[in-house]
Amino acid sequence: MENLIDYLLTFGQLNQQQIDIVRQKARTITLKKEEYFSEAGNIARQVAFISDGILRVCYYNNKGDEITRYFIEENNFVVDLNSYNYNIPSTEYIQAVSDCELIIFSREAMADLSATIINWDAIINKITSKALLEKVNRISPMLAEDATTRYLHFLEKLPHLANRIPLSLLASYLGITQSSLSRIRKNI
Amino acid sequence: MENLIDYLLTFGQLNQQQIDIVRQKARTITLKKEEYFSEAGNIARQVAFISDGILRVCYYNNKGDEITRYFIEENNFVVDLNSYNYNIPSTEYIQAVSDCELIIFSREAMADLSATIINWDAIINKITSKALLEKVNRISPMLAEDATTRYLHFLEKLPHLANRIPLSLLASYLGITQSSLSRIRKNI
DNA sequence: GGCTTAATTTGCCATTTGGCAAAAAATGAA
DNA sequence: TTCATTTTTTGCCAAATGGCAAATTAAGCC
Repeated sequence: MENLIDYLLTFGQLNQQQIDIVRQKARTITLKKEEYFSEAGNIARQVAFISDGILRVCYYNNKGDEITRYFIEENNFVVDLNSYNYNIPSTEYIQAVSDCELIIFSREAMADLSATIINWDAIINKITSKALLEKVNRISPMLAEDATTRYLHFLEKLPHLANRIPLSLLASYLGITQSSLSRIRKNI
Repeated sequence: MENLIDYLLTFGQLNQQQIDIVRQKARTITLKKEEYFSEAGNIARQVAFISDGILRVCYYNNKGDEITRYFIEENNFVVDLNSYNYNIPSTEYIQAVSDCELIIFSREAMADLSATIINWDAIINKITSKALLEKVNRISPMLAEDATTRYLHFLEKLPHLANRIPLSLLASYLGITQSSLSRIRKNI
């Protein structure tokens, strides 16, 4: 919980009373590895802060392959924004890659916080656009890179992730097959 | 200008007085094809609404290749958000793909609008997160697709763009070489 | 229209990546 | 420890894409 507060404070000010309100509205849950935080077909109605563990966002393409869009690690918010923002059924899954501990805010909790904490929307908006920008900035260059470069850049940018996620998921995140990734590793 | 107002109104309410303020703060410019709206090294200090034309965001990789990150067409906002939000020098270029007409808001104008229009921040935040989400949603699946699929999906999602941008730019957007794209076209 | 320049297509071959299945290694449970 | 299961590596070959340069086509200009 302290990590969450610290995180929020880097995006804007909150006094002690406001921090207490945030604490009140939060609910903590745990996910076992491979459990889902949200699933395709449902409408997302909660936001989570990851206090421990790694999640991944994934979906299935028309060939039935499971494709990992990205990983989200501790000390970040996770939410199916397409679904949450626009109240539409989700098309993707958010799954625990490792055992996770999450701090949950329901849509109602978020609305209450927005109504009672003057700064709340501003903070959340900063967090949202920062997170989205990071995703764009991370994914976008990968298109122009070959598989080896993608992997090396991944290692560079998220070194702590590499040895915490199975090769198969990493491969699908990098947009290559798992055997290709295995070969790439060997050649390094 | 009417397009801009209409666009804004789809994200929130503005009364006539507020609309007039927006009009006052706006400044219209034109860009000739291949002119830059913003350049690497500079700090972005303005936001633009494209009333006509197409822009692209691009950068140069370490091999000197010019890489198109994405295209932005009329009736969308364009801004170098990495630079504008965090006041850091940009690493990319925003260039007119065709002759363009832009409605410009300086950082100061945006601040004034934020201070005088109660709804302004909410509207801008909705626009921002929608635009960023669209980028993520558009780029992210491409990683898992082969070149032909990428091209077909591009045609599907942005059919009006295909014949307005040169093949070389489109190829770099798709992350393939221009000759590959040419061959792909032939095979369809 | 004719000319110059830029954009696109094509051929040829090298390199990269995929697909599939078997082997090897790692993991976990009894 | 042993066995079963999962994950990763490897071999083999096919398919996709890249690199480069020449040929063709299109576009722009006088």
